[in-house]
Amino acid sequence: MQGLTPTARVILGLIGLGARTGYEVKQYADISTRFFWGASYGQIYPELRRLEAAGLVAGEDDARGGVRKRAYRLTGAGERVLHTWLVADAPSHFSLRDEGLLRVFFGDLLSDEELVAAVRKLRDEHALRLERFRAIESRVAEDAWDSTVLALEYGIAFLEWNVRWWSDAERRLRARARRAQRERRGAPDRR
Amino acid sequence: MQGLTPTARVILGLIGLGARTGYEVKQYADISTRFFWGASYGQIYPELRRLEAAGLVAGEDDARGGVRKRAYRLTGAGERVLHTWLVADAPSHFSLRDEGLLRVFFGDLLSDEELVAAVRKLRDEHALRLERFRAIESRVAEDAWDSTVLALEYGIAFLEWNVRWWSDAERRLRARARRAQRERRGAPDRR
DNA sequence: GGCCACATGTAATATGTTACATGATTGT
DNA sequence: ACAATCATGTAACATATTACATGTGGCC
Repeated sequence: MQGLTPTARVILGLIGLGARTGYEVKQYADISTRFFWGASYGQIYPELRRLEAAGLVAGEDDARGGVRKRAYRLTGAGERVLHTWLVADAPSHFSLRDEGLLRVFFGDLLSDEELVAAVRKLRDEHALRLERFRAIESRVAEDAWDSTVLALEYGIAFLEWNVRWWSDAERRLRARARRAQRERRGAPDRR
Repeated sequence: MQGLTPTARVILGLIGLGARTGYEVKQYADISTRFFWGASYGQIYPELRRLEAAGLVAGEDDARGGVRKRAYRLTGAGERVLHTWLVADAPSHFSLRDEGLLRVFFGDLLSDEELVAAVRKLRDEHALRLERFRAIESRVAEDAWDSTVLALEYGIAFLEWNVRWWSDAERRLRARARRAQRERRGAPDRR
């Protein structure tokens, strides 16, 4: 086996931060890394088995009563691999997929009004994501401060910035549309 | 066949904007949508065939000399499907994958210095992406203005914002580390 | 002649989501 | 009794990347 995938590293990291079961990994991820690196059960459970086979985590059956449960912890090797990745200077994977932005990109195929509507929708969707984020933030203790909170702050700041930028873009587009309309009606543009 | 995938729509849209061959679709995508919706040859060529089978694009063999070439254009149905998507109000797919941010999120597993280094790396990587973007921007005519330019402006503004935010985060982290050091050395924190 | 850009395509692989199956425990 | 939550897992499917194979045409 060569390098781990980023998703494997998320799982490793979350166990490092205290998640014990696959279920907990998923829960932690959903309220924390989800925004910038999500993971589904279909990845988590098989990946935990792979990490165990590779000796990076140690799993232990931890049945209480009739509940089947498997608790994992990092091994020494797992900690080393995790730390090596955290300080590595290899280029980081970065990708964005934004369907709303795609719509705006193709805005030349739309009327002025339709384009403005697409921009407003983009802003509204970011505003909705922001609300959900703030709900998570409100559950964080006020004086708590660690890196996970820094990442949360980034998410919130990012969404706020987006709401502002697209609000501004909408304003600019409206002004443009008005100007174009005046030019069509009245005196042609002279420069 | 039910709905198209966003990637199919990118291809449809790029043909709508004037790309004719699979090769051109890839080229256009690489200098425009790549930042928020990339596509590889492995998707483009098979997808073009599917779109043609669905009657959304019409392909025509356009061999000049010995060069095998297939030129596509939107059909009426293709234009309608594209327009319907552009104005649809279904929720838009949005996802971000940022490995650098992931590293920072796990920063509690690092020393102060290592965390600061991770943050600086994140900023530097955004700065590098920004440079590449500005190179694309410089090739755009000054007075050109359309939606694709708006999307480019968004990309640049986004990266600039990131560089600023992470510069500021680094500053805050350094201040925190100094404060913590003072407290360890001198009078203990009292509250 | 050699290199690069143009051009099309596929196979293997990797990655990721969704939906489903299964069952215990806890709270109302 | 019922719903929600805890808990594990897989199969089918969807999506995407990488690497390779193949060949032309233009330029130096």
